[in-house]
Amino acid sequence: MRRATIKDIAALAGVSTATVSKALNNKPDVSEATRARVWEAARALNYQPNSLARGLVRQRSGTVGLFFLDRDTQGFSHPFAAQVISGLLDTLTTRGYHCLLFSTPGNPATPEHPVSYLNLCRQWQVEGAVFMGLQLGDPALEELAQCELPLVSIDVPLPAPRATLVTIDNRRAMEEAVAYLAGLGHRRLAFVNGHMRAFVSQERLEGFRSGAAKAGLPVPEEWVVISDFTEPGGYRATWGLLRQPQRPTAVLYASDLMAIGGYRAAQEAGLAIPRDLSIVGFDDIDQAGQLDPPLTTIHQERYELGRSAARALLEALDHGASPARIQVPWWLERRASCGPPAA
Amino acid sequence: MRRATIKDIAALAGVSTATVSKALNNKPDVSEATRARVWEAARALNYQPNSLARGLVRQRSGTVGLFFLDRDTQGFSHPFAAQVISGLLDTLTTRGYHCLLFSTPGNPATPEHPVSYLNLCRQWQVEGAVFMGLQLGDPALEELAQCELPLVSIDVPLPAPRATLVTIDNRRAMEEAVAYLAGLGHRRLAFVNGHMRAFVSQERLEGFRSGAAKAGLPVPEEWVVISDFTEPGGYRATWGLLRQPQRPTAVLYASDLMAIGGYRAAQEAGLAIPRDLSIVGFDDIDQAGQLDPPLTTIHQERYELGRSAARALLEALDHGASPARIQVPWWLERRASCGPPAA
DNA sequence: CTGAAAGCGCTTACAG
DNA sequence: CTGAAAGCGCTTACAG
Repeated sequence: MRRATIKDIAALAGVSTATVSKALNNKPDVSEATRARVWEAARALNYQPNSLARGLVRQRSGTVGLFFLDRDTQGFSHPFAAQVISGLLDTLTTRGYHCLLFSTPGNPATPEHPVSYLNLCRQWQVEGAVFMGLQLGDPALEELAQCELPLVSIDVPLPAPRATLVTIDNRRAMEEAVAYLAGLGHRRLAFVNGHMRAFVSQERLEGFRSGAAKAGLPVPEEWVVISDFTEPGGYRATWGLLRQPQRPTAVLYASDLMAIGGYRAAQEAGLAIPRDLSIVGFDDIDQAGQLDPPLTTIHQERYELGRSAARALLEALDHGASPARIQVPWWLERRASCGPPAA
Repeated sequence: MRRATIKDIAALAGVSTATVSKALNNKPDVSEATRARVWEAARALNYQPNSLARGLVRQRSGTVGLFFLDRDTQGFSHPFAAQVISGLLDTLTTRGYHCLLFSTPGNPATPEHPVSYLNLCRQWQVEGAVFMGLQLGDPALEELAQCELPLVSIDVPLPAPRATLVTIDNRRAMEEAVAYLAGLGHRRLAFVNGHMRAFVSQERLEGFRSGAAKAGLPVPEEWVVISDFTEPGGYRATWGLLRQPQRPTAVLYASDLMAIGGYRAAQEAGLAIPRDLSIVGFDDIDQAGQLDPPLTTIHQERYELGRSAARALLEALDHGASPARIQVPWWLERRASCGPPAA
């Protein structure tokens, strides 16, 4: 059976399509009797408005774009993308927005029309967009600079005029982790950072340095190493640290995955955690608490990250603007991977 | 600046909008010279087609709906929803489809128009839909029965006429796990199942029973317990098993999370794994290999699950039909949580 | 309070 | 090969 349209309703209710539209949208200038007849007809025909047509004429699609980049067959690169999406969806759909989940890698780009984030936004008339997993070097960042849409991005600042950055205070988080280790008596701290295409790596490095400075700890350059957020990367970086003549007594990692690599390296080197080496991670992924010993790490509120992003977008949609940066709660989750340094 | 439309292109290129449309869509009946002029004008105006308008007139939206149900602040209930989404997106966008990610809980439902999965599909004119996390008791299942759209669902059979079930062979997977334990010498096996709103729980139970039968093992009713897929659930269920006068020497779980709960219970009971108790999980989540000892479990190909779902949907979209059930690869990942029973 | 008319941006027979 | 016209399903001034 053909899908019912307002024409069908109009015929059944004996009114014009204009009146149907007004009645269905609960506009004031319709008599109660008419409104009731129209609703009844709509119900009888199992009518569902066509969002495409509505979006076209209203010049408002009622959608926002979700760009979850940096995916692969392992899913999203962010270890907690699922919770972020959950927070986004819950908040956005409560307000009647729907989400187009975009994927860029495999798009059917023609040479004439290379598919870009911005073009996807324009083609689908989204009213705003959320980015996650963007990297600093991404050429799309330039393009985004001239985007008039409200944009929200997680963990990466966007150069766009109407962009909000949602993230935690990476600097203070690292400072607190350093202070915690210093408080345990450590004087020889190393830091295994993520790659530098991630904005958060910059902030975490700053936090590590300023935390060390506040604690009066020296930071030899060979104890600050750049890795890539992955387990193998953390493993290799840790080996590099443990091979050095003067070994650190504690290592901080910019991701839990790298910390897990650190566990593996420590084990192979015959070092016990935390007796011979204290370890601090970052993220508090599900595995963190299951490790042996359970990993001390910076806990991020993933669901809240999504909710905050959605709220920032809604605020920009409603009032034309939202803060340039929003910070989400975090804390140092103290588990058993840290202890005083060996004497 | 206002967004360019085909009208603008027509004016710039000196042709009609009909010709613009044909040229841009690479229809044959346009002269090369005209086509070139039109494309050039489109480029100059930075034209992007309006997908809403196109979908409206073509009566094909170019979108599919993604229903990832059973979410909460922990993200998706499925431990590998992220990879499934990845597989879906990669495959669908390669073919030019875009994905609307629907969330049902928070929808702005009016009493007159309760939002249903089907209504969302109709409102947005999606050409097909993928379901994940649906439960057997969901009232929406009835509604879906009369859905003419191509539907694909992961791990739950849909009563719809054009539905494809994508899942693994849960029955054989459990049989193999049982055979493996029997081969190690176990005679006393227990099974901690997920809740019965999950279709896979039925199949896994069947597999456990038939596997035990094939190995000639008795299955006392008190060693088959229904739980809920969660860690606390597995913990409680395991306690129930360990309290019994006659203890099983091995426990199979319908999820890794429950197996992790089993580890905890075993540890508290002073039982060593696998010396005193062998354990097999299901899913092979990221944590499984990190546990102490690493968990033997049924590995599911998550990304492939998404890709298969997408391919099934595309097939139905292209040819009007796809198989009723598609099975995705799995294997028993043997790690260190199983060994011969204590003598 | 109601409806005729125009129009959102596009595509598609159809006539020339 | 090109374009005038109709129409996808809806909303919105505007006139009555």
